[in-house]
Order: sequence, then C-alpha cells, then structure tokens
Amino acid sequence: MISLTEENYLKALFNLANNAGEVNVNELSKQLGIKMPTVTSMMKKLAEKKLVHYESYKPLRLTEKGKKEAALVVRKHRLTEMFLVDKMGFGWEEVHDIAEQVEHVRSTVFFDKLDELLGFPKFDPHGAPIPDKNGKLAWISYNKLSECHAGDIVKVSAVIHTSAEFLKFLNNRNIRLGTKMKIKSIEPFDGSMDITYDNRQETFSLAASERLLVENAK
Amino acid sequence: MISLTEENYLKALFNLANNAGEVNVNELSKQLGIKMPTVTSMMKKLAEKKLVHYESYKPLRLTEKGKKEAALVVRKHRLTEMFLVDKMGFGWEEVHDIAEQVEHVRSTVFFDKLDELLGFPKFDPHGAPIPDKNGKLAWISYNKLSECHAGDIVKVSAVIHTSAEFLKFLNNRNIRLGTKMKIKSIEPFDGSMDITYDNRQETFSLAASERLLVENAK
DNA sequence: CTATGATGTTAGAATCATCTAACAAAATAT
DNA sequence: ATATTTTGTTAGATGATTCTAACATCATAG
Repeated sequence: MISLTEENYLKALFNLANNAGEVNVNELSKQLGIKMPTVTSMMKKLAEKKLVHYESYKPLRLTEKGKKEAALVVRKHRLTEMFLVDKMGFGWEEVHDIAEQVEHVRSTVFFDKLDELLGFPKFDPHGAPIPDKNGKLAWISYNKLSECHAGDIVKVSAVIHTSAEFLKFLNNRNIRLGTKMKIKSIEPFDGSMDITYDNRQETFSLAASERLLVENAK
Repeated sequence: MISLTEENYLKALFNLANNAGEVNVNELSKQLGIKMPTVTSMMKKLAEKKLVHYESYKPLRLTEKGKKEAALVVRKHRLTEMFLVDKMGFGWEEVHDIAEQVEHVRSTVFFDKLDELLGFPKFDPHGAPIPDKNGKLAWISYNKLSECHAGDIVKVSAVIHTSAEFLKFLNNRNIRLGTKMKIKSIEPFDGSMDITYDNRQETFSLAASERLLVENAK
C-alpha cells in the first residue's frame, strides 16, 4: 500500500524528472516544501519498496514500478482537473489545488467513472497527457515557444509548470489551447518575443515563452 | 485547523448522538474501528480545542463549536453523495465509501460548486438532510416504519445507518425514496411486517423496518 | 589544486495517531 | 449487597512523517 505522503513524493519525482529520468534531492525538497533530510529518509523507504533507485549522493530515479505508480497518481490528478474544467465549470487556473486533494481518493470506480464521463480524454486542460490505466503515457513531442524562430506560425498545445499566476497571465491575454500565433520578431538581448494572434499584438518574456508548448501550424 | 482524523471523530460523534446529544466512548470506538484508549485521548485533545465536552466516565457531547464543525463535514459528505448519484450516475449503495474520502477535500469553492450544480439540495440520496453553510440542519421528524401500525399508508422518506447491504436489499425489492406502501399486518412475535406496494407483497423484519423513515401518506 | 559554497547524509528529537497491558469505575446480575 | 461484566482510563510503546544541528561529499571559482 502506498500512503498519501508517498504518492506525493512519487508524483513530484515523476513531474521533475529530466530526459534521463533523474531528479536531485534538493529539487525534490524544494518542490515539496520538505527539508532535505526528510526527503533522503523517504527515498530510502521508497527504495526499500522498490519504487525508487537510490544511491548516496547520486541523482534519484524512479524504478519501472515507481514510474507506473507515479503515473497512476498523475492520471488521477489530470482526470480530476479535466472533470473540474469540463463538467464543473472551473477555470483552468483554479483546478490544480483542488485536484491535488481529490487525486488521493482511493476508489478505482470513481476515477473510471470520471474517465468515462469525460469520454476517455487524452489530455488535461493544460494540454498535459493523461496516462492510461496501465500508467502508459502517449508522449507527443511539442516544442517550447522559446525555441521557435521569427516568422514561425504555431498553435498553442500545452502549458508547462502551470501555476495559477501564469494561467491568469494567459487568460488576461486571451490565450488558450489551440490559439494560433505568429512570431513577429525575437529580441536578441533578452529573448523576448513579439507575437501576433487574434488581431492582437503582445510581447512575451522568455519566462513566458519557455512555458508554452506549441505545434507547427504551417 | 482540524485534521482529517479529527474530522472523522467529529462526524462520528455527530452521527451517533442520541436525543440528548450524548455518545459513549465505547460506541464511538466501535463506529470508528479504533480502540477505546485512543478514543479517550483524542477526546481530551478535542476538549482542549473546545470541540467536545469531556469529563471522565461521562458520556461525550459536542460543544456548539464542535457541532458546527461536525455539521460542515457532514455537509461535505452529503453534498458529495448527492453529486455522485445525481450527476455522476452512481447507485445510492455505492456512494458512501467514495464520499467518505472526498469529504476531506479542503476547498470551499469545490463544495460550493457542487451545491450550486445540484441546485442547493436539502436532502442527500438517502433522505438525510444536508446542513447549510453555517452547519444548520433543517430537521424534519420522520417516523420509523417499525413504529407504524397495521393499516397505515406511508411514503418512504429516508434511510438510516445506510449500509451498502441494506441499500442493495432495498434495490432488490424496488424500494426507493417516495415509494408508497401499506402495512397489511404486523407479527406480534418478532415485529415483522407484511407490506404491499407497487403491486408487490413483501415481509420486512424488524431490523429492516427500523431503518426506514417514513411520512404519513394519507 | 585547494577553499568555499552547494548539496546530501546522519543522528537525534518532536508530533500525531495508533496500539496493548494493566488498572479503575460503573452497571448489572445473582 | 456483593460478584461479575462492561465500560472507561492510565501508562508506556510503536510507526509514520517531519524537524534541526552537525557532519560529509561534491562541484567550482580562484
């Protein structure tokens, strides 16, 4: 049995993992708001349970089992977010904190029902993919807006590290998933971008353009 | 701040309280599946927090503050049950365990939204009244079916101590809230009742008739 | 290539919710 | 009215999750 606390560590590991699947103790500690020594001891415990590969002074990695369990928590989180937005009428900036709580409900039927009522969605309201019941994730490789070039025409596909502040920033500018935009120019000094979309003109800082995932829109 | 554990104790006290508002340590212990010494120490803690009146060897009573907090937990539970049945399509016998988990979500907006989507219901799927946002409960005095007499015509209004087994028992006999029934006769030996409704004829044991609350239906 | 700062670990303590064993009070039955 | 059973309390221990203080290792900037 995986406790609520353990679920939170697994989810954080899953979300923080880089391409190599590695996470530092320090990062994890900051993400969870829990001191490093506590994290270390929890990692030892999760290693005992074969959920994490742990070696002193080495980066943390989820085992296959750990990845699956983590993905199932993420699944519950994202299904919940989707339900809150689609069926209950919440804004995409409001749902993270609520889903953070609902995700710990232990009832397979409950989440199966959410899934069914939503028509088995593949992505959550922020464009993040929803793992399937086996913890498998259909990865689609979007590009960061920040890595695009002047003249590119792209479509907003997902948002990363979604904070309520950033989502409100997007709401204020009327940007949502699917918004098609053209990159007018990029300021070499600080990487800020001039963008046009929907007859609007906005300038995005690098901080913003790094958090928007886009697809080519011809 | 009231912990999840404390919420469970408060809710159990609320549900078990007799007319005088009293609950024994032993009852509470059985209800929660927690040993008596643990209950005693939690009662001292809740007394510190002014949520319970506690005196050694005396029955337990919620304070006014405790009653309000307990009612707010019950409110969350019953709103959730209502939502699960009305908006998500669960059967009334399935929802208790799920609601038991969802009720601990800490988000006022979430439950306000449930309330709104449900049209501010006054009763849950089992006929139990839903406390308002101030913890106030519109008590309606139904009668137990077991206290009715031969010849009475009554309408099922609520179900008490709803266990999944009892609710399935009712489902199997096609009994739901609003079912109108006539008491044909009562067996003096064991209190079992012969009942007719919807062109059916059934015999109810005392155990069953004590758990159905009814209103006079002329 | 060492000094310094950042990162990670160990040791020990605190808090919460739980338990068992032993004792005490209250209720009940003879 | 005493013995027995039921109910309730005290004392002390356990496991989970967290902390702080002190120490160890790693990474890096001179």
